[in-house]
Amino acid sequence: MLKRKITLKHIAKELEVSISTVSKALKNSEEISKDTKEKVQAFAKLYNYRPNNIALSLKNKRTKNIGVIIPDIVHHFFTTVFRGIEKYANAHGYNVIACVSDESFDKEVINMELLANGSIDGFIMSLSAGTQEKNDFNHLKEVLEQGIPLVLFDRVTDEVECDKVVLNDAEIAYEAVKSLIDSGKKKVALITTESYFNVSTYRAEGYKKALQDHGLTFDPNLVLTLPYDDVASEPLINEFFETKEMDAVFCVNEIFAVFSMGVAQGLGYQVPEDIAFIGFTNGILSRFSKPALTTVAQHGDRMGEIAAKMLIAKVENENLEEEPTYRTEVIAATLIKRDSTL
Amino acid sequence: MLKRKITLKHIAKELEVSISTVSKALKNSEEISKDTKEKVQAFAKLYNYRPNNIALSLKNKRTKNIGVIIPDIVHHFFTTVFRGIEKYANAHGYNVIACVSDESFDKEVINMELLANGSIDGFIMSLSAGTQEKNDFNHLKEVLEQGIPLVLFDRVTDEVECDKVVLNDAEIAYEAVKSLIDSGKKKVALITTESYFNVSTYRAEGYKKALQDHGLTFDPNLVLTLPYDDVASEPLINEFFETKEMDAVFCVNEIFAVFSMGVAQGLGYQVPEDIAFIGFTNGILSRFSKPALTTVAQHGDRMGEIAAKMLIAKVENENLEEEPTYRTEVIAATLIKRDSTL
DNA sequence: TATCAACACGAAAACGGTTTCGTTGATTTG
DNA sequence: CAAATCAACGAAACCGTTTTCGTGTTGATA
Repeated sequence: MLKRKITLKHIAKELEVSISTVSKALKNSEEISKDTKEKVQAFAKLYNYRPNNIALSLKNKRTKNIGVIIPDIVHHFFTTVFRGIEKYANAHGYNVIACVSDESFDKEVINMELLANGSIDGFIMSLSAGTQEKNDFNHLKEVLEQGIPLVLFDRVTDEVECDKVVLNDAEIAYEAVKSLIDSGKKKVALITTESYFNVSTYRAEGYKKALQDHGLTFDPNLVLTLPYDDVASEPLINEFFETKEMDAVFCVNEIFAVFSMGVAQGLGYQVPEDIAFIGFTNGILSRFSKPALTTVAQHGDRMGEIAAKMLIAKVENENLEEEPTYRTEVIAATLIKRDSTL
Repeated sequence: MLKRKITLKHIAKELEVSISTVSKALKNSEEISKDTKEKVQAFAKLYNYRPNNIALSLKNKRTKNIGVIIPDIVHHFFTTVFRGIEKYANAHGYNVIACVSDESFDKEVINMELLANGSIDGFIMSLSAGTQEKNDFNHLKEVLEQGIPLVLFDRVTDEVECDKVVLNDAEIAYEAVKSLIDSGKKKVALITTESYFNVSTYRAEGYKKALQDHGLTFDPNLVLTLPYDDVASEPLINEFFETKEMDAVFCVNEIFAVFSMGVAQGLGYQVPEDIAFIGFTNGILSRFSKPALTTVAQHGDRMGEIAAKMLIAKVENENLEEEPTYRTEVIAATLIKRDSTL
């Protein structure tokens, strides 16, 4: 009962014409007589003929697939970026092959090498923690040397020359901290992650600069550094709030923010009156926390769309082999004011 | 400076042997002399030769890709399932092409048809809201008729015969509501979504049965039906809590639970003493809400892994064209007890 | 009537592999 | 010494398309 996929060959045999004639007839070529074209097209429609994508890919040396490698998929920001990529890609006839590096250098390398052997026309990726820690980007460089376009987003590196999409991390952090200071806060703390995440570094820079520009001195004691996105570090956070004095906290992600807000509340602090909080990433956690969290919207959808747009532009211009020029697009984040700040 | 990918043809020309010889030499065929094999293998390693995936796919009629179509990607449950699929698939040499149907019937159909033309070896999917509402499954049936394996998960339908992975929705809902009753609650409300989501229907059934089995009568007034995952329905929820009397609420997702918990708290109710809450989906929202939400863990990772396992098994046994037999695997959910219940 | 377009179609190469089936030249066998 | 065997390799088909380049038939032209 299996209706196996029909091919040009089947149509040709059935209609007693050649494969070339069928192919041309389906493309409405002028070469073919009206009669034959109608016959072939009718037959093709009847049997629901669709050309085989793999054969087309081989012939055209274009797969219409783009590879996306992200560190984590159960993560609000990355999923929004992914959604943006998928949306734009799909609208332009591309499919998305998704790989999760799981923050591991090795997985990132393996996935890239696998996909680089013809499966995709280009890559969009965000560096894994392992890769940033190791500072080894040879897999990226090799891919580029083979002429495969690559777009990095969010977690990027200066070590490789390619298109990039990043957030204005330092600026938005500056703005966020400034808004805390403007509201009267004097002792603004920072909760951040290990420094090999360059985005955290940029956010910390914005934080420091905002303090200095507004007559406050940077106090290393008011900086708490935690393992990435991990809340097993509860005791550290507890200790931080018990031993330090502060009236505002800027966090590099929403989990840190919401969790530490809870800790502070547990210690009897009023939010935002005693301590105000600002997070990063505008996910459901921020929207539904008590109080609702003031946070930085990263506009992942837009980031994804732009990354996809840049990549597809490169892919489709690959034939005109001019020396490629690379751009870095900066997405402007937005501070979403809610109830965890004054 | 472009190091274009090297092919068998290049190696053959360079070494002045035939393409067949190169191919065999790389596979360590006994047919080829030791000398030639060493020469070829050394050359291939030097130039980092990797066979072209597309060519292999065309030849083998196997792409080693599996297509995953989910309604939404910015969604905790679906991302965990996706992670499970990706993990298992990757470990078994498969890549995952991800498509988001965006809850739309049309997009689901388009994506399926696109991928069904040779791009993938099989599908894993969860039905979009549109498809469930329309009750049209011809795209699934056609794919099956073409001999492409399909595994449905979570949002499934009886209308199509294929492998399925589902949660024991009714049972776990029964258990959840029972636990509320056991703790002394007498008026348990239900907050659910439009009924064309069969999972919501099953959960509602478990809810009703638990009430009846424990001497409580089902009161339709204590059921609030909301649009899917949408919290624009805030006034409805407010009205619900203002006008009805209850001492516990069972919700079909975590957003409804956390949001309505906030509404109840705003009205002066103590959680869980005055009103207890149980949600569905064990996402970050549940973990970080105040109080932390008692909820149903759906074990998406496991669901994804099992779905991938079933699919790959079918794909790899496709050759032995016996009449396929279909299974429905039931994943046992777990009730995670936290602080929103007594 | 010989010439020449125009027309409608087919053969074959190409994309990059795998694999079956020769085809050599050298060695072993009777 | 002729015949059979064997080791080592190449030719060609195949997967499903697209596309270039013939080629045979017609009708018009000189």
